[in-house]
Amino acid sequence: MTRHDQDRKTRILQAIAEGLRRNGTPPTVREIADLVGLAAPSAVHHHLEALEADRLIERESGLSRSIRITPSGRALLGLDDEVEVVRGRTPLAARELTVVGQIAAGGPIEAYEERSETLAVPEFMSTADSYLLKIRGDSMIDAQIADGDYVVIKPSQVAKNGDIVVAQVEENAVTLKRIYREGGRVRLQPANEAYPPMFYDEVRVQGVLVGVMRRVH
Amino acid sequence: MTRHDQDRKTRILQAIAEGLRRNGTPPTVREIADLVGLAAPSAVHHHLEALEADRLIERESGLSRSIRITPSGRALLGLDDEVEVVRGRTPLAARELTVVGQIAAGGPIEAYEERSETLAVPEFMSTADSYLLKIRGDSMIDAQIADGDYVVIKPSQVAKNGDIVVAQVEENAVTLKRIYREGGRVRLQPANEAYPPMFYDEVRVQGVLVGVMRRVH
DNA sequence: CAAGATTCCGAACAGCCGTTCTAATCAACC
DNA sequence: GGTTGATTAGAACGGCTGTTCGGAATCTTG
Repeated sequence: MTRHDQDRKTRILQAIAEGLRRNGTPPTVREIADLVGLAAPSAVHHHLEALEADRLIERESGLSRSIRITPSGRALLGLDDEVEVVRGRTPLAARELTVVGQIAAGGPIEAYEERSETLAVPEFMSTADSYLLKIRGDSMIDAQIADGDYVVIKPSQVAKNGDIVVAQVEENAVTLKRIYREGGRVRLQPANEAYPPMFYDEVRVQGVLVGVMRRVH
Repeated sequence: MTRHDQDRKTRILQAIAEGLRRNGTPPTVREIADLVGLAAPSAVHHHLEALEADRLIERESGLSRSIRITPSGRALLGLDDEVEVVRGRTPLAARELTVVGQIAAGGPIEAYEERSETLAVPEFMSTADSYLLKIRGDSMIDAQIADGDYVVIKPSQVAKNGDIVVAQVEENAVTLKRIYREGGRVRLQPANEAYPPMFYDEVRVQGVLVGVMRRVH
């Protein structure tokens, strides 16, 4: 891949973002050609295929104005800050995180899902590689984590005693509990008197809790 | 304007919003026809003209997928936040809110401070005029609101029974409690058995709780 | 029930859109 | 200077899209 191509591709990505911002709708192939100074829609089409292969955009084949910019593409353009520019304010200390699934606080029931929902999360309670889980059940209620809450998880294989962690206890079964090492085994402790602690010889810690968000209806 | 027409028009407006949310791009006339159960694009076209005359949508004549929902249209659908969040078109679905002070969940101790701290708050759990309060005390612990939590408050003078509200009970004294109207007076109910309810002849509701954010250390 | 308005269908048309194919142009390299 | 690969232009296609028009179906009104 040559240097020239790289620039053109970035320029096209910018043009898509610009068209989106201006018209509220993605531009057509020919509109992109106008924006970047290309005469043929086929040339744009060529670059669009490359952009899609790089997972910077997504398209529905044959459908007009179906280009979407992926989170990766948005990150590459660095327009996660665009809101501030438009509104002329200080940067928003937030980042877009993906809700990777629901997790059962009650028992090890559910694992990751295939979803693409994302939410903006304040920077002060997340890191760039954090992800979100939606809580099901009330086994962590005494830790002030309720059913329906979103929890911010920071990926980590290590945890301190007493940390609330996402622990994989079986194949495809993860749960959110406080973790304690006792003797040669591990205790996963719910924060609800109605639920007993669970003991395992070995658990795999996937991440630690760094934040909680709740929407009240 | 007949009743039938009104319903169909609202349904079409919903279909546009739904298409926007699902595909990130406005639907075509024929896609709308499918969504609302019409067989002819001309029928949809007729309603679109009416919607545009009502300033609920805007279009670029002849341009495909150029329908935009105006603020009026969004207000009519009651989805001021949702569409933009989910389709991910806006760079970050967050807004900067000001932490106006600490509020004592334990008792009516503290009022507003002069501070300028701001935090980014996810759009899905806030409105543009919301503000933040930092919780002190544990009187709302059974509502899963802990000491140190940030609560998102939507300014409002009205509240439903059982809502968690910011209530001004004296000059310069506000508190966060559940509110109940009983007979001719008002009960402010902590969510902690260690604290008794408080009764007032009159309280001024300043806002209702719409979100909770917690940073775990 | 009759008349009129509203709403919808079906068809058609012109233009737009994504896509494909071939050929021309360009840059880098041996 | 020739070869190779990437980039673009140009043309063409089939399908999609917005729009228009006439007429049928449905509802409203008196």
